[in-house]
Amino acid sequence: MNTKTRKDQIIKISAKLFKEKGYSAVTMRDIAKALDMKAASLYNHIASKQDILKYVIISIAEEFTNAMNTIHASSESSIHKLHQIISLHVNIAYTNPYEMASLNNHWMHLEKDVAHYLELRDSYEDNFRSIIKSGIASGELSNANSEVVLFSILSTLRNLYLWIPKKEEVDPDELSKNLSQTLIHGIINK
Amino acid sequence: MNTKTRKDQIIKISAKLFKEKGYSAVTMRDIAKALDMKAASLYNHIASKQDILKYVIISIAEEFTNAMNTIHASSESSIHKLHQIISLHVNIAYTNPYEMASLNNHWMHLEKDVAHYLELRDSYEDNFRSIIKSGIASGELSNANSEVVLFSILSTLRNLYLWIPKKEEVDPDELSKNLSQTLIHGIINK
DNA sequence: CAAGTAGACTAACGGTTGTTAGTTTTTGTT
DNA sequence: AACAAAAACTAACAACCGTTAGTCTACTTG
Repeated sequence: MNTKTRKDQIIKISAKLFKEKGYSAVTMRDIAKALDMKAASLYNHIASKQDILKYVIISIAEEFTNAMNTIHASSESSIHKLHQIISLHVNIAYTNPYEMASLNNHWMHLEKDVAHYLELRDSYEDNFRSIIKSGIASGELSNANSEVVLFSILSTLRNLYLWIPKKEEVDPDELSKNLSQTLIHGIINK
Repeated sequence: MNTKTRKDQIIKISAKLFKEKGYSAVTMRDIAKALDMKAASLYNHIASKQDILKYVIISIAEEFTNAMNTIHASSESSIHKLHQIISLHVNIAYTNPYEMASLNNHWMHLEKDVAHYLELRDSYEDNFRSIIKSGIASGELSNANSEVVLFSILSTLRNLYLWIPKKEEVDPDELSKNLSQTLIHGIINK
């Protein structure tokens, strides 16, 4: 019971295959073969292929949204909240690089659950935008275009899953520090 | 003789569909239907589905690599080169948002041509990395982790295709300026 | 106007897809 | 050892896939 259930194994290996080939290109027979079983046997553990994708995506989306709610509600400075958001993304990307690919790129195949996903994503982005705007209003952040700031930070953080598996020697805390330095203070020498 | 050939139309509409659903989820019948024709007729203009993807991806990949070669070879400052790279991405993302999706996310389905794609991408990234390292060595850029700097700028620029179609009111030059400000000077108020 | 051709069509192919039905094997509990 | 439940299996389905073959039609060109 402690070790992974078969259902967990199916979800984990599916996320990996989805990242490599995309959701539609992965067949139930591909998933089964990766677990040394037959495709029909998968249905003793999951309801459908879409059901697998739902498990891969929604749990992580909820994790992001919940963490962002906590960060947004705190009374820390905007800069400190940005540091927390960066650490959040780094840590999730370290532990779930394959799932991040589906979260970013395969959510449109959720069909029935795509509305739920979009709610979670919009809520996340609204809180993020609110933190940036508060920082600008309070004078912590420079008076830049808040949408451009939101977009550029979010783009970087959402792509970490592509980069982290290639640089395993770096530890999460150091990466978070480097990212905070680059994203918040810029790259120019002053 | 019209400006756009039928082949161009097929490639353009395919890129749009690939962005919306992913390469594998788009069928030849989908592409044909979007052009109000039958799937078999597509083969009067293209050799295969993979052939369409090749046209979508390789032309843009070569455009990026060629432009980067020119920028890298110039004798401008590193900061100026970064501005040029940002403008390059903004302009291509404005004119080819759908193709950018395949370039970023569907290249693994190129099969026979994936090696060519990876050569182009590696060449592009090597030149980009070289520009950043030169800027650090010359003191133009702060002494940050060059891989983190490369990754964060590139992530932002590669994701522009997702963001630009939603904000059509902004013009490319202003977006380039805002992005340069955010990416190079950071967001903190000094 | 004749003829060639580019580009559309219908029909169909062999293979693959997600999924179901029915059956056998393995596992855990008494 | 007996037995129920969990989880594997084989076989097959209807639908869909990329692609080919063969045909028809409309336009260009001599």
